[in-house]
Amino acid sequence: MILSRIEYDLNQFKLFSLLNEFESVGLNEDKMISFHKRGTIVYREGCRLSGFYFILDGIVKIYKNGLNGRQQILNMAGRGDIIAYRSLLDNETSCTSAKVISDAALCRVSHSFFKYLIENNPRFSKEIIKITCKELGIKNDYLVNVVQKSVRERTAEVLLLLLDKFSMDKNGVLQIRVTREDLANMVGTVTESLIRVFSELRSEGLVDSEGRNIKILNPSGLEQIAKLSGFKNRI
Amino acid sequence: MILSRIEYDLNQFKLFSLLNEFESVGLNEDKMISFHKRGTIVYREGCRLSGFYFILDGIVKIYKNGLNGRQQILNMAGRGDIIAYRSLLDNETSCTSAKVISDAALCRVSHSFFKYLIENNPRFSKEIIKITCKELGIKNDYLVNVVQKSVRERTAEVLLLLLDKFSMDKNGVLQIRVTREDLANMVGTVTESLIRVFSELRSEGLVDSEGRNIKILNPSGLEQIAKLSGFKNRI
DNA sequence: CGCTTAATTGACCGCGATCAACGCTGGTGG
DNA sequence: CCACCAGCGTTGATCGCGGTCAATTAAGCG
Repeated sequence: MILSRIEYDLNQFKLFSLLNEFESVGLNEDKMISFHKRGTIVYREGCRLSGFYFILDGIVKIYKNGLNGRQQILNMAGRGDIIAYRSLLDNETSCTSAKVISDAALCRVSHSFFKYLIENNPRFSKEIIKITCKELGIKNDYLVNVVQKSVRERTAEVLLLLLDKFSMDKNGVLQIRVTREDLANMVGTVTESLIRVFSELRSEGLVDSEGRNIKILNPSGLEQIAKLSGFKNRI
Repeated sequence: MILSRIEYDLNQFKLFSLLNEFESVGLNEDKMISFHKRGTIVYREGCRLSGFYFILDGIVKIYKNGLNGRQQILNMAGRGDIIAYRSLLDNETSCTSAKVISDAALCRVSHSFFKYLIENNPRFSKEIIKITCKELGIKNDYLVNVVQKSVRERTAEVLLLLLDKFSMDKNGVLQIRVTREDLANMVGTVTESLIRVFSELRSEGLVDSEGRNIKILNPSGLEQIAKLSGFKNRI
């Protein structure tokens, strides 16, 4: 971890644009910006955290370790996302781990300053509530997906989620590089099954891969698989 | 739905005890208390809601309908829980349905009064953030469970969750009556599989059933089966 | 260029979903 | 209060998805 002397303009981010001048000064004193290389662990399950992190740049994988060594990825957090805010208010230990997937710049805000903002800035509180509520909705959807959909359907859906969040370049290459194992852990399956499904999708001309880059060739085709194949099983 | 003329003392509930006198008066004017018989639908997926509900008494099932007709139960909400608050802030339509499982008394608070509280009472906001964050943690845990554990393990876990939330009488009878189908939809499986596992647990002397009542005979035995990891891993 | 880690493919098998048939029960009306 | 019957509970048979194990190939990386 390398501390930074570069000044980031935090105001460009919605959450911090809600602070008044006095609060902005306080934030500037409180905040700590750091850079993390790919592969770095930001925090581990069970740690006691003294603040939350705001992602200025890069991608951070949020996950839980299961019993059998398999890990479940709960979120691929990117620019503008906040992580580790969940265990702040009740001072619990972290129930997830966070690992850097793509070199990241993080802004740490202390527990106490977060509390100060919650208690003094209703617009900030409101935004935090919005964020947590939105995430709750996503989690609910995901829960139903995992229970009721097949690996093939979920894989198509995860690829679309990644496309939506990280977009692709002009050649269709997803702007996030993930291993097959991480893809599998997002989908909620094992690497081998993910690979089989991915090869299937490739042979159908929906996706492609060059080295570790993933290409999305036919988003609407993936959408059909993610949503409509539920009907297939009924016919 | 029957409107009530009975006065409930809302102050006994943590969330409302945070209001000052002026806000309490406002709440009294805004709130609408109603009674719902078992089987009633409180709201449906896709509805636009104009407020949230606070459960004064009874049990309400929160669920989503999947593609194949199977529904996934996301929560059995009881006394003191709030429901439908999720879609309040961004004015989205509801992404879940709510059905009364055990005759219920609900207190509806309007969208606008909720907003007023968020904007004026930091302690209220803070409590809402606490609640949403806690629920997020539960959802995360549940997600990993569903993906990584067997139906048998999840069944044991769901029974323990019900025991924890609704407790049992002196004979070990769970103070919530659920059909096998609802149990299955909590676990995330089909009725037949749930029944097979339940019979198995009964033959092992861990649980029993009399009519629609469920008896928990050996909680620690269930814990072993559920492989409750959270604590173990931290030691 | 060697070495570690990731990706891929094949064989196998068990869990759990599905379909079907039947017993049970509690809530409702007569 | 009792009879009825729709909905709930239970069991059996079957089958395919997806997890596990094993072995080989490809790809990063110092």
